[in-house]
Amino acid sequence: MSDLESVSVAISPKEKYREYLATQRLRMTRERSIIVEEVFASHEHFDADQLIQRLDQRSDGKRVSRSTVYRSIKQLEDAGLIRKVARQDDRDLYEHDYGYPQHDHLICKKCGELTEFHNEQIKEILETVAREFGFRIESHRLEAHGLCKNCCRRPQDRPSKLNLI
Amino acid sequence: MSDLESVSVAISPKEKYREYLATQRLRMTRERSIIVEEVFASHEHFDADQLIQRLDQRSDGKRVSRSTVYRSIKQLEDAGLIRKVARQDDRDLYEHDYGYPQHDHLICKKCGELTEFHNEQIKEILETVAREFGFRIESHRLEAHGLCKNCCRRPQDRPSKLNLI
DNA sequence: TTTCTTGCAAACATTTTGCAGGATA
DNA sequence: TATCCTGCAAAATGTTTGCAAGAAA
Repeated sequence: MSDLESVSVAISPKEKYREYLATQRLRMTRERSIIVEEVFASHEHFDADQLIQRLDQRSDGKRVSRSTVYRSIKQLEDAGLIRKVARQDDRDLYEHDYGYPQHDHLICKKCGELTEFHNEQIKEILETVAREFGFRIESHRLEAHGLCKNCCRRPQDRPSKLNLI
Repeated sequence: MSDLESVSVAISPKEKYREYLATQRLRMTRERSIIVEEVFASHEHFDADQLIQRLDQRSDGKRVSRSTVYRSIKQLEDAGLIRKVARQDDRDLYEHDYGYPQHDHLICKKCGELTEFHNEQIKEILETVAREFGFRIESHRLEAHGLCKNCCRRPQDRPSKLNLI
């Protein structure tokens, strides 16, 4: 089960989902239950297709159709349980939002590795900036793109025309 | 004040494009010329479709096909002339990169307004974080989502089902 | 003349939707 | 029972690509 370290979670993701559904007069079905469990069974980032595959590989025969997965992902997003991290290979990538502390990402353009980090100052700076524009921030997304530690170490990748600034 | 940061543009976007094409042994064609001119004719953010429409509306009959626009957008990106800002309505949004200082965006979730801002500290913080992970940053993208000044002023938008957790 | 480009239409990939039968409160 | 939900297949959408004709070097 997922480790509830940094943020104290009052109720499980599934319960939170159920609450959301209730506010919308929607139902907690077998399929939605399977999906929310599968989504929170691992803390990896995922896209729709990966989730569908994970569900297909289940040995318990609890399959869910592609359409339903897409429909549920949207609901989980609306419910604040997951959120889009980035786009990768033309797909939306999601991660857990509920029960997980705010963080941002370093994204390696070569190997695609996602490194999470957290920095309080960024939020503070954003608040200051937003105040100036009368903007009310609800969330933010920060991605730094470049080369991860591993991919930095390959001299043959960089052609000779280095940017000597 | 050292002006090396605030981008002094030596050559025009079109010349810069030509340079890039040369390094790739590609040609500056009539179509590419039209596109780069149109892209830099206004400083608005744009997506592929908007650019195509702008080109279609030209009275001088300088039409360019959809495929060529897509192909050129990719090249302009590779050439460092434009870059993706965000996704909006399932489309990639682009903005000028060449000759324009680094900045980030406040994005209104209601009206879609994009507000640009610049803050030096963010870059510094990112550098510090990256150092810690041995990551080499080449660029970053920061979007704050929420409500712009105008859209903040409408109390009737928020339904009563507030998150009371 | 050789290679690169274009426009077109068809192909693609992801995501959405209409609908009929099935499930839930 | 009155909705709501699902799976399917078809549709929609944004983007890419193969190809034959045309243009640039």
